Amino acid sequence: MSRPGGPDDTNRSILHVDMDAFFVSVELLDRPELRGRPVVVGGAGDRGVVAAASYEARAFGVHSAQPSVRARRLCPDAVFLHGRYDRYAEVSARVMALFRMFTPLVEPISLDEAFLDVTGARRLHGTGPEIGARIRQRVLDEEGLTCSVGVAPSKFIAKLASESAKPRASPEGPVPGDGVTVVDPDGVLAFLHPLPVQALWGVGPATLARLERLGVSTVGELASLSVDAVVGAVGDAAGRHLHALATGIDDRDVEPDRRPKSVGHEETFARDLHRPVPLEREVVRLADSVAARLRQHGVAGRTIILKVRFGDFHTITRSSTVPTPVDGGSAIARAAKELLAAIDPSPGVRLIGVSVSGLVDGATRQLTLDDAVRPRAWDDADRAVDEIRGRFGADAIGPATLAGPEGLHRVRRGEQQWGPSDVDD
DNA sequence: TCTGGGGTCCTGCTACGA
DNA sequence: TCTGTCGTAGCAGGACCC
Repeated sequence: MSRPGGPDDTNRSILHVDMDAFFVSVELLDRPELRGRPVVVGGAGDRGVVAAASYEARAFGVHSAQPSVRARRLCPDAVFLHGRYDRYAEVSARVMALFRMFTPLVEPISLDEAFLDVTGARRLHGTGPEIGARIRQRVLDEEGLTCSVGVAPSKFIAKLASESAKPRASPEGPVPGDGVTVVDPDGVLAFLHPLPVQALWGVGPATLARLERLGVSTVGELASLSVDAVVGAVGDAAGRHLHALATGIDDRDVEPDRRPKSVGHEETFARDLHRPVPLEREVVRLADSVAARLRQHGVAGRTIILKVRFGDFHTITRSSTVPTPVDGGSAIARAAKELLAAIDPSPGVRLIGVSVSGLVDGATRQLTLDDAVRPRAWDDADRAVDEIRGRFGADAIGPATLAGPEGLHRVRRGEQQWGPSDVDD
């Protein structure tokens, strides 16, 4: 039996809403004098990358994930701004709340995009395209921001549709897009098959190279192959998935309640570190920050993962699984430091990361033998730390090993989101 | 071109117990 | 008792996404 909005409902109406140049657009709200100029948000240091570029900057070839050094070379007149993750998160939360006025089935993908299943909302709010247009107007009226909307029977096609609705950069300035692109169920294959195969979600450089060896360059060519041929080229799971997408099949539901499966922090240093002691301090700092976020989410995890990237970009991960889930900075740091002790940093470490996976609900965390001996002492301390930070700020308190003459400095989410700051503003 | 940070998912391998 | 097989967990790395 088909339920409205379920994956077997061929008449589903899925929206993909994508904010246009989101980080840059938020900055322009706060600094309108920069409108019309090439603006880049991201890490400004030698090892930073571009997080977002205005359409004026894109006309020079600047794009996200590009090294900032190259972006600066391509567009020397661009205004470079440090990202302000907290500010973007604040605006994003209001935009997502606006989406939820149309349907409770909102699945945020990142700060600047989301899937909405409006199948059940059509009677109340109008057709999918009408809802898309109303959302665009309200985001503009209430937040002063533009967004692009794709409307289709599946998530994947809606995503591609919103992409085709976006503004384009040109040397003469931004060229407005359609704003809303609609792909009807009977128009899916005609829309999909002429697209380059890289348009498929899951086709990156490695998979593209394998598909090209099969003589495949468009989605239609991929669809004409047998499933077995695609599986033979790219592996079982990816092969089946890509072949289904290429034939227009995407049954995935919009999932409003996705929970994190891992929580981590990583940091690239302005200069490589070669000695264990400063690396240990960094590990403690990252572990403290990860622990605070775990508690914020109300989760704890069993697997602690240490990631080390050397100067030559060779990257290794080492992990260990503890008997019971942890959410305390000291327990995570202890495990991560043990993993670090087995690694020789002398060639030079460029990046270090700590993450925790195997997450369970924090409330269901089991008692450990340690807890029995020292009843919840660390838990109490962690909760107290959270409370103090909540009242006096993130740097008010932290692990003793991090206290230096300049005081505490804890890594906060977004503080170094796009690379180390080794240059001044 | 000289490559951030936060994630997810998949694959291949090994170890281990039934 | 020994050996082979199977399922599962853990681990490491790769690919991909925004």
